[in-house]
Amino acid sequence: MRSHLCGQLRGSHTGDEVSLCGWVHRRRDHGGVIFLDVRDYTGIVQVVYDPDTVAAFALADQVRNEFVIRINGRVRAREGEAVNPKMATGMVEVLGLELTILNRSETPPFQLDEYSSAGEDVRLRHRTIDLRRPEMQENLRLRSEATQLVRNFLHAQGFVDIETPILTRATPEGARDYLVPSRIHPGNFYALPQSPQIFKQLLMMSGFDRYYQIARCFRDEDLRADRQPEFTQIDIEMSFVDQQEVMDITEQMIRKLFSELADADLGEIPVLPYAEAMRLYGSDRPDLRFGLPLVDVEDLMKEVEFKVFSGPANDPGCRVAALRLPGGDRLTRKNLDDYTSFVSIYGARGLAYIRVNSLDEGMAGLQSPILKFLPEDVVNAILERVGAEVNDLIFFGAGQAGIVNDALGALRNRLAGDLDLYQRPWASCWVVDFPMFEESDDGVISAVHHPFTHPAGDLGRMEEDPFSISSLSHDLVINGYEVGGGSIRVHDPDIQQSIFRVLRLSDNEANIKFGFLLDALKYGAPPHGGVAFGLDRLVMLLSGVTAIRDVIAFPKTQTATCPLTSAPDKIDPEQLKELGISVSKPGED
RNA sequence: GGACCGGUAGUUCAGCUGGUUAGAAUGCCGGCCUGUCACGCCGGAGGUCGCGGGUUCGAGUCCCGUCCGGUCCGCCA
Repeated sequence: MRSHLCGQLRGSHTGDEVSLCGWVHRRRDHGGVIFLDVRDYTGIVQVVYDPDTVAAFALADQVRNEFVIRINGRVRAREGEAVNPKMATGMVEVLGLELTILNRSETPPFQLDEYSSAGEDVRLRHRTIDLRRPEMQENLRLRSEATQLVRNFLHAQGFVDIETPILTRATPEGARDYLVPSRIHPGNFYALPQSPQIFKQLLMMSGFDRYYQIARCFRDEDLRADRQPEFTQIDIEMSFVDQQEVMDITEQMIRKLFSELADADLGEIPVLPYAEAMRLYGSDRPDLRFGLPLVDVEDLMKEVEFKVFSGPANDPGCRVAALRLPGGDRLTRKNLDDYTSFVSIYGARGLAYIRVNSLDEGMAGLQSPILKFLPEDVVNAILERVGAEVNDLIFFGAGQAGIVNDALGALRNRLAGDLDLYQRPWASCWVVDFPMFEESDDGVISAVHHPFTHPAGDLGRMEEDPFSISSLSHDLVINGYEVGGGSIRVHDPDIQQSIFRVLRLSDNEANIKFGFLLDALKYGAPPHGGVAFGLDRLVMLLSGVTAIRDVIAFPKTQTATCPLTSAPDKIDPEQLKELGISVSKPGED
């Protein structure tokens, strides 16, 4: 029987007979004495084997790293130099009296100590071993704390945890679906849910009033550092509420999460209209840990000779904006070249700038390749508007509004990271008043959030001028990460059908795809709304890591494979035959 | 679909302008060592330079293709 955990032993245990189990973290063989650092999930303790205990000493000699052992021994205090202040258990050690090798281990493929690192592919291939590392243990245990806190909070607030189907039907809009073939209905497919969205709305219509679920969601899209094909969402829906109530109650939950698990006070979370976020930060998920707002200058550029600026300045679909970087004169030519190629990723043609060497010498105090194209009064007006000071660097973006926003918005984040401009460790905001619809380059209209979002504005004009309509939607942003999003939903079947018409979904198509929802709306649907938070991203922020894979036990690689299990893999033809599926390899028709 | 970075010993990496037998650290194996704690000392083993093709007298190094990992753009209602 195990009597104690390795990391728990303290001076107060001195003299106790203990039995510990764990992994050999390290072995130091001094010939006449052998030290074993033994590790379990609570920490590491040093066990000493002396040649006097002949049998145990002989076994300690055979033991290697990651062997699983049981040790029986006596806790004794360490004296003077022998104390190790770097270890939590460093005041004591265990004099090993017996040793049992519970299991041997081959030499691990990588070292588990904090001084070495392994590539992510190696770590994922040997995930079992990787997860033994204290850092990964902490991340996953923190994740467990987070879900527990969320469950307790929501349960106390009267929310009901209800499971919704994993095998469901494909949705026409949104992300690509993961599909599951049906054996009983050959040629037909289930889809894995991109979110429990429609089901939670149906549950509101069923009168559950408050629902939540910690729900797995699936999207067959390309991956990123903060995106996995399957991810977990804290899914919440409430009846008879307005947008403010949804935001208030979930904000409480998120603030509790951060205060209790990251000792972080998010404070009152400010609300930022979408248009404001785009204007000031070029992004609908602005990182507010630092300033660097964008400043519109198109009105100053309308008349200038320089077509790069005057062109966009006179085009309503374009934007000309400045970004003042205080102390930016320390950037080198190479830095500026790097930033120029950085913004080109987002489609920007170039990155103009003015360096402010002095404010007393007029144009002579400035340094810029574009100065010769701009009249002095325009330059002065720009300097005044952005609040220029000596040693500043002022960047400019001009062109299509989307490109300028993407480019300067990304540059803003990049500068803050490169130059460590963060003024506070945490900054969050709600972004609200998103547009209801957007139009892609090929003229297809789609819902910015999803088609069940309640529109706002002059709804009578929605079908003739959909882009004048905003929505009752809300995203929660923390440190530049979109950690949640939701809305008040449509509960009026007429409005819902009107939205489908804007989306060019015929009544017939709408009925085939969402008939069950439209039907339910007919029989007394309460006003309702909700939100869904990305659990993985929240835990990522709480634990301070930058890769979502580090808070998921068995994640996928960027090509959506699992190096541990080698999924996805080919399927036995017999199995496919049963499903009525024939697969021909590409190029083998 | 696209851009960029990387792939060399179990692991993390170096390897210059193409030129002897491809190195370091760590890990591993053996020996020594009774107070270390990333123990130390001595010795040893360990390589399909991701894969395929090409250029060349000669390729880890250059070129083309391809696979894998990562970051990003597109995409992600």
